[in-house]
Amino acid sequence: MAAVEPRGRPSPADTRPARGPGDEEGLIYMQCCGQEDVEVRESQSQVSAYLPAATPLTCTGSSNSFRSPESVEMDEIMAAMVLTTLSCSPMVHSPPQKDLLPASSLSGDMECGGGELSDSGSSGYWSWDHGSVSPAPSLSVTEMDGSLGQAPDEGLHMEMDSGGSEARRYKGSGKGAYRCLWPGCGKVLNSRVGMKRHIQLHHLGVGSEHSQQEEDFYYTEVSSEEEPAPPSPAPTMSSSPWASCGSSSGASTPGPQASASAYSSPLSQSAPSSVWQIHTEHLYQACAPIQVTVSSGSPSSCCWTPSSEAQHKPQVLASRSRSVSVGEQWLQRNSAPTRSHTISASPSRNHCTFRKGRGEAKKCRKVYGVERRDQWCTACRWKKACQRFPD
DNA sequence: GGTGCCGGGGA
DNA sequence: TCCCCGGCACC
Repeated sequence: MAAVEPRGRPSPADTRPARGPGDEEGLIYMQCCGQEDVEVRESQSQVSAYLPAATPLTCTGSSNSFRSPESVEMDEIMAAMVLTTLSCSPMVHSPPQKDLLPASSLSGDMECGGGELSDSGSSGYWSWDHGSVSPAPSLSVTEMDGSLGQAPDEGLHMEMDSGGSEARRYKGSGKGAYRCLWPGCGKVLNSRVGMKRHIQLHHLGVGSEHSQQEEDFYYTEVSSEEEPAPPSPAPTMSSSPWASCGSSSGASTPGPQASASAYSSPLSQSAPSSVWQIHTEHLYQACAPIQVTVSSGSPSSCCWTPSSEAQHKPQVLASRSRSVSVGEQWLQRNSAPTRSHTISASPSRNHCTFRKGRGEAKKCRKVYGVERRDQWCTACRWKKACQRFPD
């Protein structure tokens, strides 16, 4: 890994020079894994045939021809990490990615790859989100699999030697089971094209041109007799910004099976709405904004992607406790189901300095009057934005 | 003028 | 960190 030079995103013309010294990766992989798969040994000649012209990733991909599916998966992941390390800015941080990887598969080598599977260095948010999205919802994949014929951009692979080698790599087996190696995905499709498309769409991103080359390395061929695909970790919530909100250990560990219930964010799972209600009243006390999303009906037009640190705030705040006034308890009972949405519209001091228009909602001052100021919510008492009766 | 609340500051 | 308040925008 260390031999890989930091570089920009590999373009089709860029991948080839990455070989040479970078070939150590492939060699290392071959050495570290002593297992040899008898079935694939015959493909050694094929591998060596295209190795000289292959990209580093092709090398890693070729390594899977020598090994058991388990190690193949590991190497594929590591190869993906290497690739993305090449193509990623150091601005994007690895911890979440490290957790995204299967905990049992990688131990020591994980960090050397920087743990980066992000799509591009252009945007840290995108990269972060991308990693979170990685266990993408797979509902559309299967149908996509069936509907896909030939990938329209298949020719792109052919212009490189890796593309041709890839064709050889998968030519031998007609079983057509391909497993997505994207950390936490494990999607199995019986169509290589479908798998490629799955990776493109769900992991690499549709519009990213580099995905045309990289997609090959995020899936592996599995025999139909092999173990079924590992359960797809809950992908649904990951599209939510909250997916990254938990600590690095909790945010990216594979969740339960995708289901409708999985749509709740980690926060909503961990914190009951009443707790939310409580600490919502103290959101103004948090120096960092929690999140600003454009909720329907809200005049707020500011979209701000919170930093991961800021996203920790709610849970931190949730741990705080104070006595709940009667009015607050009433509010909890009456508006708890909907408050979880209004929470995210809490004003952001840093980025959204506009002053909200005066809503029609009654505030504590009007509800209780000045003479009952002690029944105001804390925010109103402190002349902050009312949290009890948000607009 | 009343109200809501941002921003700043004191304890 | 909690709490208060000046000041401003909105109605």
